Amino acid sequence: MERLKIKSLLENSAGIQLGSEITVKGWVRAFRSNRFVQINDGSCLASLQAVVDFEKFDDALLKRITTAACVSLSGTLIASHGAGQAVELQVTSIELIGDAHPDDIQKTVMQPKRHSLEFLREQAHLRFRTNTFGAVFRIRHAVSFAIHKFFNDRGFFNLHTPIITGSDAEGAGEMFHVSTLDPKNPPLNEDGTINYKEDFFGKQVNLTVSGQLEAELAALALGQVYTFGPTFRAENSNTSRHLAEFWMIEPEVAFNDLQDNMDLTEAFLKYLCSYVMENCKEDLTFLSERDAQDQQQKPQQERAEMSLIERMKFVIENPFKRLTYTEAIEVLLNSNHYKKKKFNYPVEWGIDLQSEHERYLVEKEFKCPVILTDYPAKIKAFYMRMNDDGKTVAAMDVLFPGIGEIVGGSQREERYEMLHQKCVEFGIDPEELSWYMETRKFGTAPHAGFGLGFERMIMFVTGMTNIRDVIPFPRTPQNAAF
RNA sequence: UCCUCAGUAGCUCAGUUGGUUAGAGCAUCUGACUGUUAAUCAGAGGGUCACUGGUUCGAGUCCAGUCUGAGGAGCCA
Repeated sequence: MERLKIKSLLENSAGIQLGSEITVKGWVRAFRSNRFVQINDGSCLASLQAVVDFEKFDDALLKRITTAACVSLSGTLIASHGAGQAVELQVTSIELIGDAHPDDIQKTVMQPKRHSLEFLREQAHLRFRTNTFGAVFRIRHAVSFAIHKFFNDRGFFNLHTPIITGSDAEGAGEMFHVSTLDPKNPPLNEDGTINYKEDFFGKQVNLTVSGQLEAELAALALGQVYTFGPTFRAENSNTSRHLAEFWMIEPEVAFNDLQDNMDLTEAFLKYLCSYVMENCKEDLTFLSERDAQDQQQKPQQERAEMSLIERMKFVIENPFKRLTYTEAIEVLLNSNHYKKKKFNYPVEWGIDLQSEHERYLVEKEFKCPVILTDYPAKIKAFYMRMNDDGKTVAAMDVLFPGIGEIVGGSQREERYEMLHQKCVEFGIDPEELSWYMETRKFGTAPHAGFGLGFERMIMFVTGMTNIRDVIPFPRTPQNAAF
């Protein structure tokens, strides 16, 4: 008998008639009354109810139908006698594919009860079996697919930028070194430093912190490209928003200025939310209810005003608030919050905005996604385009409620002399970046791009509040288990 | 890396001013029941109270250090 996916049975998308003989394979979620097997195959959130006439099966076999066991069930698809589901499987044959012993189950997250996310994280290899993580990772896939679809539909080319990189001048954080040298006995130079000329690549190399510079080169030939790959930061960050290994999307578009860049970002983020709303209804509804229950546990002041689904609708339906850094500083200085001295950090033009300032703007002042632009040149990266005022650069940060910075981008400095000058000012050797600088000599063009933290986006569309719960195998300081 | 809080059964937690044998719910096991929906009912087993040291007649409880986790901060996506 052909195996059918539970999703297709419950949605009736395969056109299976009641009375048909079918087979399903999956994992047991619950076995109630020695009669009802709740079986889930991961194709969707919901499980199929399979009804076993226990008098017709061997007791020893029924004993092995335990939570988490893997079974193949064959029988007749019938209209359900019970109230909780439309159809159920009247079982005529049971094959036990993989046992799960109760003694072992007891120690894992698969025991049939609620668990804390912290406990589930300790068994990241098993948490896929839970409703919450099943929903999160199905949605993660959907967003990943939607990203490729969005760009493909607009004529972008997906670019695979290197994971091992020789450039150490990007200034995007601490890097992981990659080497095949013996750490106990490396070849040394005369001055005692390590001689990387004998290393695999003949020079010191690292894991990439960004594919942007490489993407710029491609954009100045292919027109519009995007990267979607792993990114590594060796920062000792212990927060719910940082990973040492994460995935980033970096579009780069020739002839775009900062306004175009903002328009693209806003359309992109709205598209991703819409895609999840339309294609992940069941999982999203489950997570929204889960989020609502979590909110009720919190003190009233800390509760989100909107549900997960409402928050996504809000992002889709409302324009993002756009203002310059300079305007944002004025808003902060004029706020009652500032006048009552509730900020812990000072507010003045030239400072880098603190989390508390960003949160105030997004969550208190505007209550919607905010795009801040035109930051002081000193606090942003060397490659961002200098504005005519000589003080600010064409940078933009997109801030989301509850998440903080979800996108960082800019119009790039396309003028060779200006870029060279910025390199010097930032203490970067232009020679090191000659491969990057050269594009500005051969038909340079205005261009712009941004980076979206994939996991931060997944946090927003799933309502999960710790980034370690939206990536299958999180890598954080002191943790690379699994 | 810094600040705050926490660590008691497989899990989530309670445990009074330091005082006899450390409790509950869920989970597991045994039995009963059988159209259940986190099934229900009865019973049972299950503990190095994170670790190390200290104070005390006596420490889950007080003190110090260490480890682990969470929340916040910095860095950023």
